[in-house]
Amino acid sequence: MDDTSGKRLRSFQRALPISLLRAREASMRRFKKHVESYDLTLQQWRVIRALADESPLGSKALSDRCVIMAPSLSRIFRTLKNKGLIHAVKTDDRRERSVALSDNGHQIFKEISVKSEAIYRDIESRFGAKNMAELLDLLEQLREAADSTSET
Amino acid sequence: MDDTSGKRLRSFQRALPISLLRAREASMRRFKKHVESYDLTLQQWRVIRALADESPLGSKALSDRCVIMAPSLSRIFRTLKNKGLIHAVKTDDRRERSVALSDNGHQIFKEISVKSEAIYRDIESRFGAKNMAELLDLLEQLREAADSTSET
DNA sequence: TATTGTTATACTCTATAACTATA
DNA sequence: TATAGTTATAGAGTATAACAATA
Repeated sequence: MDDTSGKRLRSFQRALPISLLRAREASMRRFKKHVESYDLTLQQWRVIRALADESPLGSKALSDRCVIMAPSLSRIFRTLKNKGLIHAVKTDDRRERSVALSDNGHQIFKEISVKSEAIYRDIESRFGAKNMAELLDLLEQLREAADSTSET
Repeated sequence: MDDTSGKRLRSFQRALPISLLRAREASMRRFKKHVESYDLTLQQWRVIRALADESPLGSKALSDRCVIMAPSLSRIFRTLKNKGLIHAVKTDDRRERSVALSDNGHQIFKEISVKSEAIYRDIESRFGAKNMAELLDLLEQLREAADSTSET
């Protein structure tokens, strides 16, 4: 990008929300293509990742972790069940309708993860491992700071 | 957030795309409510901000800066024109249909900016000014790193 | 021929409200 | 009464392709 317009441009480009959006957009581009080549949306993939990390999980936990609204999750559950990637799991609280990864779900998670990790490491190698660790720390702190203000 | 599940949880929560998404979601919450109270969507607001920074701009420049697809921009132009916030501007290249902020557009930009800046400073005061500057730098570097890989 | 932008289309996501079932 | 989740619905965004006008 050229920077001929100088300061005026900078004030917009350095705004926090747009910076987060553009960084995300740039870093997601390759992940997105990769995941979509498996006929999964990014949101579906986030749900699969979260479940690979911890299963079973209910709608509410997944909604928080994946930043997906409950109605969207209902649809995603239906889709992933139809694909045989997740299945219902009974829990003590019978209001909850928790789900867990199926064997097929675990398999596709592993399959997609291979290239996904490679893409990540490629970005990290250009960005710098130290920078990456620092960025992830700052993002977590930012989230806490922003959450604490919105509670008032 | 509790961290009882430890390492397994961490691997998902520390993933770059989800970290960017959650940080953005948390830091945007209050901006969003504020902007929407003026009957503007966040995308419309991004266009207004970009035009307040530099006018006139064509569809392509705005698409890059605001991370909005061209067809969405066409619709946003129509909406903002109907609201009297932007107007068409003729340029040398007659393919371009550049737009600029109207007087009303400048006024609403200033009006919204007051509280928007206050929200920003509130978040910054909790997050730390040094952290904020560091984060913005890292986000820019990340974007460059990710862009350079996707060009291959 | 390539580029800028609009329109058409199909799909997905957001966000709210109304509802069911369970606690 | 409160909570977990589904369904319905309206609006907005994503993404691609087809198109018009201009370079």
